[in-house]
Amino acid sequence: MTVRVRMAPSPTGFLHIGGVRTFLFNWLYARQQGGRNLLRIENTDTSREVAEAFDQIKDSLSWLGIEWDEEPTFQLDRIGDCRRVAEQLVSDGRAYEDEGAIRFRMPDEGVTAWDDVVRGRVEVPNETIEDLVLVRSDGRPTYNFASPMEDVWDRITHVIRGDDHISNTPKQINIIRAVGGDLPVYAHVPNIFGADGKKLSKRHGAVGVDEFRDAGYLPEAMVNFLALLGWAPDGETTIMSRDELVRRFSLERVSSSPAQFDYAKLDWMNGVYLRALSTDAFADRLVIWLGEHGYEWDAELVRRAAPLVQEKIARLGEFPGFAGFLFEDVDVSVDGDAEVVRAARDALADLEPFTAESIEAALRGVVDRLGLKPRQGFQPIRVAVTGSTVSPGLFESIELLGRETTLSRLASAAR
RNA sequence: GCCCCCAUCGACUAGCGGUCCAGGUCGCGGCCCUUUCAAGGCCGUAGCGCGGGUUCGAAUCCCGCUGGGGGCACCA
Repeated sequence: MTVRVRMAPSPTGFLHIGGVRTFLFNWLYARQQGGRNLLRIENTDTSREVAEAFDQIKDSLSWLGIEWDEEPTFQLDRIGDCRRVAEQLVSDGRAYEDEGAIRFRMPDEGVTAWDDVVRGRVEVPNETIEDLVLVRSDGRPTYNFASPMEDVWDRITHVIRGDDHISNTPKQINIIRAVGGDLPVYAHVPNIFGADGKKLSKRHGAVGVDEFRDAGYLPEAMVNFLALLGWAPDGETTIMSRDELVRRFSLERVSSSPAQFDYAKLDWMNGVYLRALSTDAFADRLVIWLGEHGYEWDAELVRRAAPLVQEKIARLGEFPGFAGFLFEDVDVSVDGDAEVVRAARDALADLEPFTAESIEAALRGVVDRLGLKPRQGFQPIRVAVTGSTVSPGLFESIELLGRETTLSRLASAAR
């Protein structure tokens, strides 16, 4: 039996990072087992929002490399099938009409139980399960009817979803049994919390996949980080390639307690991935990111600047703030430190060649002559040239900036 | 209110009765390197929620408490 799992977002908006983590687990499991991962949209109407959300969902998943293996399906398309099944259940005496709706007759005695891959055995007394509405009086099936039916029709073998569905599971199991379907294996993974221990939401920071993308996180870093939220292959390994994740993932090792989303650790991990890139690959990512975010900066200069910042930023989105002085004017003055800035200008005015190496020698000479410590001497120059006390390497920056711009900035800052 | 679930450093976790006076990673602190910021190196900080059992022995098993979470819809 080949493994078949599914990702079932509702098209209500952007893809939430917590939900994506669950989808990632589905994908990892499917890939590892040589199975298939389906995308099913749990919609109940055809509004334009649905179409837009659907596109957004696909974009986000694609960006992360979470693939789906068959044509996406829509719950809406199977409303008719659901209704037919409901009517059949009525004639079988398993369901009944109730004020225009169709209700499923839940068993009154005993327990409904399953062996949850992450929770262990879960048992629910049937007396606590109310008769469930299958089809509303307006003819639309409810989620708790449509979802298990689709699992049956799609021959889903493993339902990997958020643990907020645990209480739905006994209902769905009873429905599947009533229609004679095969029960899937259930794996309920815990939700992700924000730093305050509450369900991750907007006020904790970024939660939509798009927001992380816009901030300049790498998809491979996101995947690595997400995989480690509630799962670990052992106690040591933290950086893992996509292939290694696929190879080592196991549902049994998914933790049953919820994890907090740690933005600081994500930043660290993204930095690790950024630094691991070759300088060319890093430059490619920078150019693409800048292009996608409205920066019309000279790509060649971006590429030359890339090596200067690769070790210094944790997110691509930090590049403009960090190296923007190479592309845009700066306007600062260095009141108390005009002397060293003027001297620097003089030293660089006719310097040949105008390279980082010679620039360094020249500026060190200036600083020495004035009897300044490197730190004292270089900082005003840095501010004059880059407009900031924090920047990439001074000498390399000056080389990239070029003599003309450098001289004019030094002059105007010392004025 | 009623059900159900969860509980190891600030965070993510390893641990599945002795090899743990609890290990790794992030964070945090210190030192080194250093033109800033990073990166890197070294050192350090900090935890088994509480109380009872079981056992020769418990972070590991059981019970209670506390704390947190989720569910109880003609929402998904």
